[in-house]
Amino acid sequence: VSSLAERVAAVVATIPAGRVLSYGDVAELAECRSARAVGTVMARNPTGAALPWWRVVDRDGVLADHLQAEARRRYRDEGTPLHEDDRHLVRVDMDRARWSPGPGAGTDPGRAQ
DNA sequence: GGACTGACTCGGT
DNA sequence: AACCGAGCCAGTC
Repeated sequence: VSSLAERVAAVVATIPAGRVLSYGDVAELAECRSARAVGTVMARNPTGAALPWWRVVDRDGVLADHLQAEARRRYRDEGTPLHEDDRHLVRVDMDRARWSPGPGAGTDPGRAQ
């Protein structure tokens, strides 16, 4: 049915507030073997849809520099678990915030895994 | 059609 | 720990 961009958009749209997925996770869910291709889609966002881009981070829970200021605001609003020891870098606590779809998903960020 | 690019990841130095 | 090289693949030129 669709281009990679649409599949990616569909996946990203399902990520609950306060949770995140890595590019690789999204790639897997969107049936694409390249996390990079996902990054390209997020960067250009060809669908024009208003996606919660800040809920897609790299495997370390970090976003590109030019997005950090905005992302930090969003994370604070959503209560996304962050590593607070980092002062100059916005880094999501992947152990707590990483989301996986399916049964049992959608638990509160406060809960481990 | 071919070459280059990038909001990635992983394994090796 | 920082750096590097190789896969990755959809777009763009």
